[in-house]
Amino acid sequence: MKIGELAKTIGCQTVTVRFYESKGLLGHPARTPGNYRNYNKEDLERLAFIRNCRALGLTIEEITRLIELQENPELLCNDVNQLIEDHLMDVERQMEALRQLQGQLRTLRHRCDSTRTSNQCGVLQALAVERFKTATADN
Amino acid sequence: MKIGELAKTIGCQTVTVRFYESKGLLGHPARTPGNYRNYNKEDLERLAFIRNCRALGLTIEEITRLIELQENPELLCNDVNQLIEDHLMDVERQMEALRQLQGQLRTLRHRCDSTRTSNQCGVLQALAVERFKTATADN
DNA sequence: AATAGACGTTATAGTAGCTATAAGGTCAAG
DNA sequence: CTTGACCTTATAGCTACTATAACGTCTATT
Repeated sequence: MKIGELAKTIGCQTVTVRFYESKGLLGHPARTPGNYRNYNKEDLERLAFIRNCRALGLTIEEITRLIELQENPELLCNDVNQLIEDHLMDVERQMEALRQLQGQLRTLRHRCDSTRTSNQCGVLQALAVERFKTATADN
Repeated sequence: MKIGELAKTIGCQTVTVRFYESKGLLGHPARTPGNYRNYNKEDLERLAFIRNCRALGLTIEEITRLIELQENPELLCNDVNQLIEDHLMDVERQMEALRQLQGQLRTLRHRCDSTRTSNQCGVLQALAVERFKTATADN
């Protein structure tokens, strides 16, 4: 199975597959006589696993750890749960930050109307003055 | 006012100030005889504006547009409202994506326990099999 | 006057997770 | 034997910074 077929089956781009290989998420596959990457069923399963993890927002580093856990079956799977739990908390923090943004943007919206020009614009004035609590936390 | 003082007043890093200058958000300031950047009150206000926008998640490109609108007071401020509206919709889309992630991660969590090793791990098995609807939309 | 240390300067590379481009090699069909 | 679809590597770009190196300036203390 060549890289294009693999990518199409899984639903990603060929460059992405090579990118994962370069990051060590996928091993170096066998090569055809013409130096094309030649994938098998295991590679396909691994790629599916990676894409499923990515769809959940797991980082490449997190996926690397999951793969290590997978390949050392004697390890306790508590670590897997912990990773998911941590990631879920990350997601919840992000949501909270977005919720606050949403509120601030809604306040900002419609502070002016089409009858005014930008030198009287309430939005611009608010942006110039207000100290919004930052969501991109850098003190 | 030197760059360090400016940055400290606003609450960002000096490198960040130079970064904004390099992106054209801040103009090239006056220089002291010793070639240090020398900022005035207007520069400070501009930087405050930029940081307020960033705290709301506006991109540098969006901020560039807002500054253009600011500097051309004859333009209608409807455009400003539209930009905020678009950004708000972005934020809402991101929240929806995160909400779905959250649900999936919660389903995943605790599929296994500390009495099992990773070769029996329900989480890993789920990740290998399930086709999650992607939040990082690249079909 | 010399020197330490706190600040400033530029240039360059790195971060995450890809995407885009160039310049070329392989293979099957017509 | 050429066209076109696919593959190869290498390199640069994206966002919004952060980090590093190697050097210049200014103030204060010795």
